[in-house]
Amino acid sequence: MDKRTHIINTALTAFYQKGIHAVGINEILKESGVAKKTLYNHFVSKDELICACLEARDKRFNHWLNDRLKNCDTPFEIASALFGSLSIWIDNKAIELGDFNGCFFINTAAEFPHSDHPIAILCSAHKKAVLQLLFDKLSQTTQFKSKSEKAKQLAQLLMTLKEGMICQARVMHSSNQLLQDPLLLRQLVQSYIPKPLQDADFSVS
Amino acid sequence: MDKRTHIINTALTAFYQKGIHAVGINEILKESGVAKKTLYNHFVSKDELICACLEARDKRFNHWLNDRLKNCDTPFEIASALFGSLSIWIDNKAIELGDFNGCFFINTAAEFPHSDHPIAILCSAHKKAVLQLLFDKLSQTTQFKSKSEKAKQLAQLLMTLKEGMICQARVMHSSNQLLQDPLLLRQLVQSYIPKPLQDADFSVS
DNA sequence: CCAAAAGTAGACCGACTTGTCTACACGCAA
DNA sequence: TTGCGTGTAGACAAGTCGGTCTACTTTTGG
Repeated sequence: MDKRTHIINTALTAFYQKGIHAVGINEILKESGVAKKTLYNHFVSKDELICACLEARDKRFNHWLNDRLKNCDTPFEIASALFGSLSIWIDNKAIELGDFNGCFFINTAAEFPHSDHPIAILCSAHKKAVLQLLFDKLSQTTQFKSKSEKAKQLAQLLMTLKEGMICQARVMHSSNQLLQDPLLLRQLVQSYIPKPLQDADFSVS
Repeated sequence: MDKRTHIINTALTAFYQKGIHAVGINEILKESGVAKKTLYNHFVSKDELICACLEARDKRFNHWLNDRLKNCDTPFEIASALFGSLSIWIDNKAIELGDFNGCFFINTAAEFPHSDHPIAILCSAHKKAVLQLLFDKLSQTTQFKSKSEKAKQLAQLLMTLKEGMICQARVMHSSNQLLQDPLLLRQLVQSYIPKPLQDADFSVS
């Protein structure tokens, strides 16, 4: 494997599991079996390595989520697939994402409070990308075609619930099973869908 | 002021604004104008100081939230007051809580991934206390009297939304204005209230 | 085939970390 | 007065941090 990629993968795993400040360069070197000079040949500093890890994680997570939502055609299906996927991740059944330890971007942002720091900017960008993904998915449904305002609002709500679910699972070690309840989910989604289309959504899903 | 309290207040502000690992003992000493021996006379280690800060923050936050919810008599009022209060906090208008920098407990938990670490346990305990506070409040309403199962579920949902709202505000620098919308909020709350009581809730709030 | 590039191993630097310890000052109570 | 508790000021220990550098080896491409 590419040395650079190997270093990123090793560093990402360590950073995600233990936190950025808790993992030193030397630990990454030992774990990856790479010389210090090699690392600093690929990355000018630890910060740059962190940024590369964030980009790699962003790519991996978005790909995973996009894949999980690819067969969803209604808002309800999207919401259901979203929370189902999160639950799978939390239960350590999403091997692509590694052992669950909360959201890497929320965790990392907590360690870099300055909002104009490159690392904080990448964390923010990831969240915006996920929100955009949800919005795009919802916009493609027949229920939300040319109702982008409503799609935007539901995407925002799903996003907030997603973040909350991940944080709760990380801190309290208990996920919100409620969001797996089809009845509640249907009611949540329903409130955003224009009246004439609600039945259509019901019959399909 | 009590030396010990003074140290805790100084440390708490620094830890909350910059993150735990980013703040050294010496910085706290300089800021508080206290000698190193004095600090180590009150706290055996940095970890113990961190724990004292978490306890102080837990007390302060719970008191603040409890105060903000004290005049709420219906589930809708509780939800409305909750998200309104969070919005005030995020907009830096809750002086008791200091400059908003996300949830101190989520941030801190991100820096201490081992779930059996005393610090992580305190973070988890805080979240459980807040959830309990919401549950108690909801249980006291006429709509949820002796419907503790439903109250539990709504408390759980509100908690998830709260965590999500705080995380989004922290990472994306944009709060979810949606949760301030009375219409949406009413629909959210409504789905948990047993049918015969819904109108009662509506007429009161 | 040979030079350039990219790798390894690890000593080393200065700055920083938590935590200990000495030396000294002040206030209070017996 | 004496002695104790609590405070200050800061040197110091022992270790870690990110990052640089030397010396040497391996890989690779023209």
